[in-house]
Amino acid sequence: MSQGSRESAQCPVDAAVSVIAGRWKGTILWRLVDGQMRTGELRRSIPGITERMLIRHVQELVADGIIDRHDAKEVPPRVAYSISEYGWTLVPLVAQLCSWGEVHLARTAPTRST
Amino acid sequence: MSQGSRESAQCPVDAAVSVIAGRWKGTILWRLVDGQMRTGELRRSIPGITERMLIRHVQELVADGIIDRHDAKEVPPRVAYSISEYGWTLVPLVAQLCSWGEVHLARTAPTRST
DNA sequence: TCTAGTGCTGACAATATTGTCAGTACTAGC
DNA sequence: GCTAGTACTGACAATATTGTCAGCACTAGA
Repeated sequence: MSQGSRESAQCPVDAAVSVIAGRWKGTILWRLVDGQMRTGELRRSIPGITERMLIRHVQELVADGIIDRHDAKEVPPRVAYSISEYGWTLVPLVAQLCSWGEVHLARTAPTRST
Repeated sequence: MSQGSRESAQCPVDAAVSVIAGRWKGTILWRLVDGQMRTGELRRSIPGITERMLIRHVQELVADGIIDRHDAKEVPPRVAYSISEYGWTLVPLVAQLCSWGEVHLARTAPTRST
């Protein structure tokens, strides 16, 4: 087996985590929960992300079947992404991770200011 | 902000994911759900992991407050790890990730042989 | 013609994570 | 003394992930 790959998951937990473990994947998914978005729209809605990174991550999410790519096949290009039917089975989990993450952030961040 | 750090989470999802996003963290956590385990015991129960990697990951999990370290302060050393009270708030989520991961693996793995 | 916009790719550098190997302090057994 | 075992650290190499930059094909507008 390849050594540094996330493919060789010991238990299914790792398989699930690897799907959402990219630097911006959680954020991208979270944006798309509100509905379909075009590439540039998505990019502008996520401060700090570059177009390159966005595209790399959406492509991985598409490859994993989590989101769908809608290409109008027009010129200039007009592409939108949305959470797939399969992806929606993951969204409740992401939502729970979000709640837990909020608690965790509050726990980690000490007495920040005030 | 530091560029390559997972600390600068855009949304709490990333904060939660980063806690369990290590190569073996999901597996380690999953082992500990059954109860407290000693270091070597844990290592032997996870095929493929090296002692170095195990220790790095348990230390991170301890730092995140997910697991507790019990040191008998004996010689030779006698250390055990267990899921902390706070860690148990994460376990239900990990369990769900596990279920989803099973489905995902079944979906990904095509008609594997036979 | 020049510029700006669309979504995307390739090449590469910077950084992060992981794997590998040796070594630590101490005891037990031979 | 030598070996094996405990849990762990430091240094480094291999690999993976991210970030940065240039460029593609094409059209609209000035």
